[in-house]
Amino acid sequence: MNAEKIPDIIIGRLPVYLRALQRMADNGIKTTSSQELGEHVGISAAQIRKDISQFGEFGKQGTGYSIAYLLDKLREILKVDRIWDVALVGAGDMGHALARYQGFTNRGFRIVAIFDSDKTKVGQKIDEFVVEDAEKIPERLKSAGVKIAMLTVPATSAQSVADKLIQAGVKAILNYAPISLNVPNNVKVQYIDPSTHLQRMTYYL
Amino acid sequence: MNAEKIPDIIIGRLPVYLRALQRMADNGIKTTSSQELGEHVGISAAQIRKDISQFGEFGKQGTGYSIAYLLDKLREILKVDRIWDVALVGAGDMGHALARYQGFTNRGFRIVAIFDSDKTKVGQKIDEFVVEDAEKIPERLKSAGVKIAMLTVPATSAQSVADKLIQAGVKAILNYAPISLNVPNNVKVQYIDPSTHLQRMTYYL
DNA sequence: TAGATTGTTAATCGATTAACAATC
DNA sequence: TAGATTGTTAATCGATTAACAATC
Repeated sequence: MNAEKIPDIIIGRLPVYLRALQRMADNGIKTTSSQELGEHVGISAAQIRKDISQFGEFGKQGTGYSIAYLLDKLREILKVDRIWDVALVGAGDMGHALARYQGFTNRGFRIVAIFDSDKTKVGQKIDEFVVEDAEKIPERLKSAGVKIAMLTVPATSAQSVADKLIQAGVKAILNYAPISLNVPNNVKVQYIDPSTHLQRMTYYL
Repeated sequence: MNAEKIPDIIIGRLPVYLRALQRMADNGIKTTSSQELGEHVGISAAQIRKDISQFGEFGKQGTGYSIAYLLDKLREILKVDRIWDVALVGAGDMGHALARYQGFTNRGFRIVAIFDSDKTKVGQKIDEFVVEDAEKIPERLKSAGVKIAMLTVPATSAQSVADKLIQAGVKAILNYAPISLNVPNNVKVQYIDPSTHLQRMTYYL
């Protein structure tokens, strides 16, 4: 195990490896190599070996990596060997889609509360959830110790909602609002903005 | 103007600048500096100047950048000074949310068709759209010259649908399915997978 | 003119690749 | 043993930062 600081760019690739390995495991494959994994995820074998070796010696010369073992290790490293409670703020179309999304299960997350500031939405049911008043964010999240939130509110209110989440102890925000958030550097943000992602490809067309 | 190859990493930042500048323009601001823009997007002033200067001299010493002018230039560079037709494949919850998403307008995109392979969904209406049979992808997209698609199908069918899209002439795919796609290198893919994005943050918690 | 800010160069820093000894 | 593949080192490549002359 290595105590040095691991670059963000490596941490960013681990979930991709994890996803590919999970898929191989689901297909009954027991073992893989950096070569094979690299072909699946579109990354060089050398880089995969280098990335993984930051955290220990998880492979065997001659045979590669045990998928089950590497999965365990990656989950441990990424701290998704547990289930994180996630708050969702914004009960619009995107919020609904996330509330119903099946893809959080088995990947370390579960939504525990949905908030909206629109009083006409408060009390509405989304599957088994009841939309709560956004004003209750501080009390609800602090007491529950929720550290992760997903933000699906309009751009105009995203910053103020983010501020409130951070005040409530949230340290990781998955932001669907099309705006850059200003946060202290002990808070992580990931951005999902379909238009921005599309605009990253049109240059090449 | 510079004819050298521009690194992907720079192209990836331009939509973020574009989004921030658009926001400033909406707020009636006429001029900005690399310093100010950098504070908005969390990137150093030096890097912003370097990125922008790859494409020309768009600023003025002493006063910075005209926001309207820089917006024009960035839209031109990214080729979003036009409206791209986009196909959506997968009429589940996420597909519905994207179909109704207002954030494509004014950012260079419009959805022109929605497909699903589930025959019970074919013919259903989503707002003004009618879900079409996925088998019609080749004929519909080729004749319309659609180059961009968004993929919101299950992981199990994502690769085969991607193959079909590519055969139909699609060159850019925004993939919401939680799987790495194998595509020829003249086809671009961007990935949106909420669990993967969340897993990029838990390491730091 | 004085102050501000660009565009660009050179220096630094960091990431990727290639190569191979070690070893399963 | 022979073949395969890791983990790691050194070399290469690329990106970021600092600094400043140019100039609005």
